[in-house]
Amino acid sequence: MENQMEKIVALCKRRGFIFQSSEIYGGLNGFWDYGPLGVELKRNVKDAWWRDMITMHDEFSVPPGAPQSFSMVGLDCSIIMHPQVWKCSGHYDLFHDFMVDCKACNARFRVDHVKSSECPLKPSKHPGEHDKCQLTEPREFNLMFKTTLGALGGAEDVAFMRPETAQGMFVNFKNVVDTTRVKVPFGIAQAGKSFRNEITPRNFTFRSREFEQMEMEFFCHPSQSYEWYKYWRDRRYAWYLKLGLSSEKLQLRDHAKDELSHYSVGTADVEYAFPFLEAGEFGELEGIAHRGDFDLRSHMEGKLVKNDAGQLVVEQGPDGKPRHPGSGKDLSYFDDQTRERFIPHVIEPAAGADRATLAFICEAYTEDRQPDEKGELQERILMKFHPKLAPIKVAILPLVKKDGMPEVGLNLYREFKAAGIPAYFDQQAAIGKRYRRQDEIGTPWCITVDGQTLQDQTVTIRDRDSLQQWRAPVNKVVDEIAAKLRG
RNA sequence: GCGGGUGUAGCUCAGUGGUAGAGCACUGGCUUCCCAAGCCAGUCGUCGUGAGUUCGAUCCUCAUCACCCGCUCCA
Repeated sequence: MENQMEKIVALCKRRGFIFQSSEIYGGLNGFWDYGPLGVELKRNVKDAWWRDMITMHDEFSVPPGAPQSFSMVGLDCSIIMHPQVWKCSGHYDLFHDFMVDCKACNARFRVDHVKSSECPLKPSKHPGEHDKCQLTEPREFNLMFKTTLGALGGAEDVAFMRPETAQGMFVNFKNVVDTTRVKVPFGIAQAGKSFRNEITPRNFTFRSREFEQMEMEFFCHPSQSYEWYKYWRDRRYAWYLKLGLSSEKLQLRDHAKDELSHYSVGTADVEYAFPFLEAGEFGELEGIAHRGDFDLRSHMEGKLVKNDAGQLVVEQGPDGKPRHPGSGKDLSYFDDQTRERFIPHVIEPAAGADRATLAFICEAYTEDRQPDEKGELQERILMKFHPKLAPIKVAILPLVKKDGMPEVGLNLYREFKAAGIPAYFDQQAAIGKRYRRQDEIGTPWCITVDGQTLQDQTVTIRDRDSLQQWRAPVNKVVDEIAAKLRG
């Protein structure tokens, strides 16, 4: 299966889907660039998500499986936010670990966990207590990217590149409620770049240090939150299936209780069996988390921790004051129908745009055997993208470069462009070779102008996966393809 | 971060201590009425990067970067 992944990576490079960042300088670990086809594919993934979340959402009807109708609005917040955001969210403390390595047993321990860890050489002792232990000096691990505000900025002006987009939606909760007339329940959706200093970037774009997220925060009444959690969990899983991931490779996995984050009441992952994983293993595409009122309360009161009784309370510093004070703003919600004031609970479906894109690439990659012009079976590589995701929807190919066929084809190409449908015109090389080129970049349909076109104004449409062809009037094909893309 | 492997044309790879080659691809032309076709012509390389040894390094040595595999990590 490693071989399979190598072929996929090679195709991504060869056809301009994904390049290594800064390749001419030797590359940069954990960073990737999307080429001309890759940018279209990833945009289509993000568009499909945005349309599903925002554009197509009907706030006056009750979607199947939903407890009631609801509103959805979008947001695009800055990547760099007030440093206090990350202190209250818990990222600052969680992402700033001091670690020691033991050179004797190649193990790494958090400094504050050494006394509770077992030495791999002798489990009855702690790391550093065994004769053979060779612990390094504590080293700081900054999992958040640091940057500096202002040209002369010093230590006082440290800021962070966001490690998730979610906080922008919590911080803007009050702005949205005050300015848009939305009522709970409603969701705020945002897609954008996030940054994490992953210790081990690996597996192509799966674990990158700069990546794009598609996140939504759904605010609801505490009494309804579990229903909404189940609704979004099922709906998000179905979204991937609808866009072509196979049910054998996609799973919805509920987290075990001990796996839940400290604030989470329930979490499920949408996971995909990537080719770089062992058989039976799955990689996370999206996490759907029930976050309770943790986030809004954190930004009101300050960073929260769980006390011995299991309740979330503001973490105290040595001086007895909040360790990381919140904004002090009231982020509660007043329901003017029930006259009830409450802090909404949050359901968060958080997806990786690059991971989803990679899953669609892996799923699409197909090798089959098709007869050549002599009838002998030849290997064919094709990308079976869902038409909604395919970077190029249709290729227009004059069968031969004469008798007016290129002119008819070029006119058709321009009609597709005018209709906003990504199209490609190719009159070079033999027809079979051009079909294969399109197969390899996942173009769902090829339209061929042939001798008959000049007689009766019909062209052939060829299906990528089945290789079947049928004729359609040249003045109807744009509509026909447009209809297929809608359907 | 540790251990192992890899790095030569766009791709797949060959090769040698004396400054590089094949197939495919690509470009142009001719031919070609449906699935990687034929003929002709043509383009393409800081041999990952840097340093050392040497009269001379793509080849030997060291360092470094990137990718792959295993371990570790994964809020």
